[in-house]
Amino acid sequence: MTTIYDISKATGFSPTTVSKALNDYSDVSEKTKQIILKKASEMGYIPNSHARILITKKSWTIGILFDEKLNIGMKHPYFNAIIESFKENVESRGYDLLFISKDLGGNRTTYLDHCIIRGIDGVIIITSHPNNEQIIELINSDFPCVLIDNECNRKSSIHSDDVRGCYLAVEYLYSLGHRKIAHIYGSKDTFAGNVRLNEFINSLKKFNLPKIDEYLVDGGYFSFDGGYNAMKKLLELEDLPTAVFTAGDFMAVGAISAIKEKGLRVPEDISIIGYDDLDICKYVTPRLTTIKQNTDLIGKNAADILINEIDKKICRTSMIIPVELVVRDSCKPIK
Amino acid sequence: MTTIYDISKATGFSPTTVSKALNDYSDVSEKTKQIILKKASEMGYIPNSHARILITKKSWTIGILFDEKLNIGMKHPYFNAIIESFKENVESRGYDLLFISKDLGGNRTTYLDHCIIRGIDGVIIITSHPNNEQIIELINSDFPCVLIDNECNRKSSIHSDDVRGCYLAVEYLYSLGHRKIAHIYGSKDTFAGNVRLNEFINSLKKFNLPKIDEYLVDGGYFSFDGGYNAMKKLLELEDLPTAVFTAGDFMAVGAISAIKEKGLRVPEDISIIGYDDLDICKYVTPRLTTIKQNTDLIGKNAADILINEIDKKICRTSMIIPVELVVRDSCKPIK
DNA sequence: ATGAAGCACGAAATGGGTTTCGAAGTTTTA
DNA sequence: TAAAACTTCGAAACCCATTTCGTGCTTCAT
Repeated sequence: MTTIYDISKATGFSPTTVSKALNDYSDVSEKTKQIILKKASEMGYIPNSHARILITKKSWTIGILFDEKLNIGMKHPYFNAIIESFKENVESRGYDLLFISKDLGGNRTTYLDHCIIRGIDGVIIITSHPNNEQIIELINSDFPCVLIDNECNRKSSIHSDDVRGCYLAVEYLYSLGHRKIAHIYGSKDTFAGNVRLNEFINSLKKFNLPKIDEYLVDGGYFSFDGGYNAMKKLLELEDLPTAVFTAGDFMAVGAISAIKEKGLRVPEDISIIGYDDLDICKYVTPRLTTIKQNTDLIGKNAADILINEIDKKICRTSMIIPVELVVRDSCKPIK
Repeated sequence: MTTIYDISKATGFSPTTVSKALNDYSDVSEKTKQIILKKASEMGYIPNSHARILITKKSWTIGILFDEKLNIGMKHPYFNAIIESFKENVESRGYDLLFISKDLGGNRTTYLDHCIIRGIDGVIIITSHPNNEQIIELINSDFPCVLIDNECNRKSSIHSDDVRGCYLAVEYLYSLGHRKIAHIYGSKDTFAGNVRLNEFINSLKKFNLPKIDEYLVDGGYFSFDGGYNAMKKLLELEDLPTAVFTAGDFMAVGAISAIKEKGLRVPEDISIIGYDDLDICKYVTPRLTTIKQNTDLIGKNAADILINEIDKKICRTSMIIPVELVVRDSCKPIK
């Protein structure tokens, strides 16, 4: 490995001057710069980031703390879309992305310790269970953070406009003539599950629809099976709903499967509307009508927020991203 | 930030002894160790990994070089499954995962430079186009690498048993009575596309089936659209195939869509068999019969291979992972 | 001619650890 | 009781880059 000392010896200039030339300082003559740069290139000089980070305190690394309940990790199609967008944006601004896990070098460390040990500049927190002790510790620290799909008065956060999303779903079903609308909600210990359940109920009110407790079913952690099982419960009811709004697309697909299994049809007998707009919506039969969360924008803005915070330009930001209704084939006017 | 020098002052022992106590050296008395460890914990000491890496040359970081043609990055359901499995396994062994992008701190760097600058211990290469100049540079270096879904005589590699996978697909279709079997292949400038095309042809021979050139269609980079367009070409043929083997599940779903659009049915009119066993197979209609690639095993073994190489236990490994036929609803005996 | 200003460069401190080797002090052995 | 063998500890070198501050030299204005 070539170091600035090697270049120093080779050119006769001091390591100081070499460093300055490499960093384009103005107090090095153009001639000297050229000599040093040429020699550095000849010798295949590559800077050692750890030495630099040690003294500059800036690692050009952003941590990604990702922990979700389904235990499918990167396979999660909603979160990985956000991560992809975040990654692209953060990389284009010169940062590298490092996964923050709990163990490092075999020793037990907390998330916060891990961030400090690695000297990362900031961290994006993507988690469905923000009540985790270690995450709370991180949020309460003064480490630059941005929370995805959560709210918190100590840290920056970004999430979709679920108020409007739920309203759009109910409005659409209402406009198709549906009055008996059920909701398969995401687990109440997730932020999204909670908010969407509340906003579903609020939206019902706006259309003067009654809140019927049996039409509110827990679909767990947004999984296919959760939606399937929840739908089965709904199908046992005497008075079936004519439409079901699920808090996530996977649950919607599961619900459709339960409905088909019962011998009913979607959307002829029951309309289904999902939430997320995962790729899968286009491939299932019927193609799923849903509320689209703009993962590109969420990821991009999360990057902006975090980097602004790292650069001390902005202290804290709360951002809400628009959603939209995507009409496909899983909803139909009531007969 | 507490340093070993702070602990040194607070306890009266030299920084050397503090460092040794923290690292459990045997030439520090038990009593001294206890005093130092206690004080370190009191003072909230957290080691600085950059200082340590600078001298030990071991960063406990593994790079992930991920570059695929569809430009969907982490959203790619096959690659992200491998990454997830790889991630879990390297993390459990104390390594952190860092994405290797091309730009670092705003300066243009190659993949290899990036790896060296960051001082990572090894890198996993997941790419659909291994002929990229920068990737070749990396492969030709002596940096510890493991290639996913590729083969190379200079570096370790791991991929599925495509020879058997293609045979299984053809055998299954043959056993259902199909004799006119088409293949939608993945782009020839991908490893998987190439191998599967060749092995499809080889498998035909094994069953004494003729190779018909019109039945071999390029499906591009394994996308839905690629499969859709390729299938459209097949459907223009006078003598339609009774079964189609696609080199990837996405292409299979696209193909099904084209068949339906034409007014034909799957599997009644045309049987379709995919490759990969993505989650989506379970959710499309008809549920997709496919060849399952074991992403868990690929990721896990890639981790083992790479870490063994980093630890200098093994120089180079080529590994092939078994595949299996997963029968669902998209194939049917010929009428 | 002289003091001031500007330019080009380098010595040395800094960041936070690890590791080698030597030196005391203590215990064991002959 | 002297020599040998352990224990326990620390000085100092090292890893590789950055940055402050000072120095010598040249150029300019007076």
